[in-house]
Amino acid sequence: MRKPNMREAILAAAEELFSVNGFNAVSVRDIAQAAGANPGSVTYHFKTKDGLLLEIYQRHCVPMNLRRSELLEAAKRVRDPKDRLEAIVRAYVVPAFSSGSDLAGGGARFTRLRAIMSAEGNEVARKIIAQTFDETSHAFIDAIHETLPQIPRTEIVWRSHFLLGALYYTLVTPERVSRLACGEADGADPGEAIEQLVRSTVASLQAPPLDRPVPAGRRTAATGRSSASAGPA
Amino acid sequence: MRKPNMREAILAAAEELFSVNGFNAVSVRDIAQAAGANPGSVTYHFKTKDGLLLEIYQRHCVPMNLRRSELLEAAKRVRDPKDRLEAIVRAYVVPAFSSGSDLAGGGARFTRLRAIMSAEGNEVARKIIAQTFDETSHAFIDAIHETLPQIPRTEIVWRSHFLLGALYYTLVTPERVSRLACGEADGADPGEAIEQLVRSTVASLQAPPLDRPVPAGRRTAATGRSSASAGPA
DNA sequence: CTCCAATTTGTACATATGTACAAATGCTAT
DNA sequence: ATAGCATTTGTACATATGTACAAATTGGAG
Repeated sequence: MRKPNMREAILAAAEELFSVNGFNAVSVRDIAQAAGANPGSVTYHFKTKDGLLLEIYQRHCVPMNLRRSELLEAAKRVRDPKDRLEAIVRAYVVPAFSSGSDLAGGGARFTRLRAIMSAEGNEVARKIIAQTFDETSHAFIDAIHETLPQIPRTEIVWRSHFLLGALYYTLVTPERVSRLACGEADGADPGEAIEQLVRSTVASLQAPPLDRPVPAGRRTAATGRSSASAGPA
Repeated sequence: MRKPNMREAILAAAEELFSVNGFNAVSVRDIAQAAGANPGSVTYHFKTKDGLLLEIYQRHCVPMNLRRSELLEAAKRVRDPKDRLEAIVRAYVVPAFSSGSDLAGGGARFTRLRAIMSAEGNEVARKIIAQTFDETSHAFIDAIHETLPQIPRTEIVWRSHFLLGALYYTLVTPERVSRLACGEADGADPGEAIEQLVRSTVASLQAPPLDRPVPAGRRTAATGRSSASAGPA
């Protein structure tokens, strides 16, 4: 046995490749080669390619959710409601950007993986996400809601959803920010991304709620004359 | 010739399939079958699978950017700066949710396609995006910046980036909102998504800028004691 | 050392995939 | 009607892919 633990090497290689290229674009042979293993070894340890992805998720989910709970509980203990809101958002965002080997935090690599899987509509990922992440999401949403009781829960859900989308997109295309900022910002710098995301999200969460129910035929100065062709279905 | 325009049918089928399953998971044969065509027909009209994707993008880009410019110019004419900001954001968001056949608006289908391509890191898409969409993005960023001169341009870039991420994520996983809201919100309803996104983004854009330059070792009440293991790389 | 279980390797196979190309077909102008 | 062209069809091929499986290898217990 050359590698002390080939199983781990395969998992790491697969996680890296999946998180960069997606599930479909990566072959079992690609993974084996990256891990310095034989294709048959992958079958031996994980039976199928789906099984490999499943194992990657299961490897992360439990410690990650434990860690998130810890961070959330700590954030909830912050006294000043304004600070508490920011602390909660930070507890949600920071672990998602943590560097590679941090298994408990989730880490940027695994977060990027989840982003791509959700875009690809991967079935294996979809199942695990729904049964493992939603409870954590609910806990965060509840905590946020407690600091902003005047905002309907539905709106908190929307804005948290937007936060996750922004987070995913930032991890998936970090070079885009640098490009649009003409080099004045680095989308790949986790520190800056975190601060921008936290600031932006806190402000978004504090926005006054919409007047509900929303009427169907709404008009604004900008879209009023053009809504016939551009209006929602 | 059974179909009046088989080329169009193939384009439509490919666009639909790509926007749901991504580029890699869809085969030329899948597309041909969905279009009621022969696989060879795809090769005949578009030479390669990449060529087909390229054509889908080119089909949309010009009319879409024209439309976006129109909407942006109209929004910029709104006098009250507060209303103008919302109008600009709306001009950016509304066309992205417009129903299927609206070629000029871009449409939800094509936006979803772009979202998946960016997640998959598709090369063909990356090239076109950089050369076609960035100019439009700059125009929107500039327009927003003019209504918020006190915010550094870099921050506007970040927050617009988050807007796009939120928009993409909402289009890619609309069922997630419904699930987390326990049925009290419908993520697939473009009307509600648009209003939530606009409200959220306007608030985010108006947030006061960060104090820059950001110091490396930052501490907050929430993450101070835990940042050792969860801090950014 | 010897045996054994766990692992790794090499190979094979059935299928899927992108693309090429010649033959067949349908449409239009004359 | 017919020639000429664009399109469609059917098929073929080289390669890539997921998975299975038998043989080889390894490392440790007796």
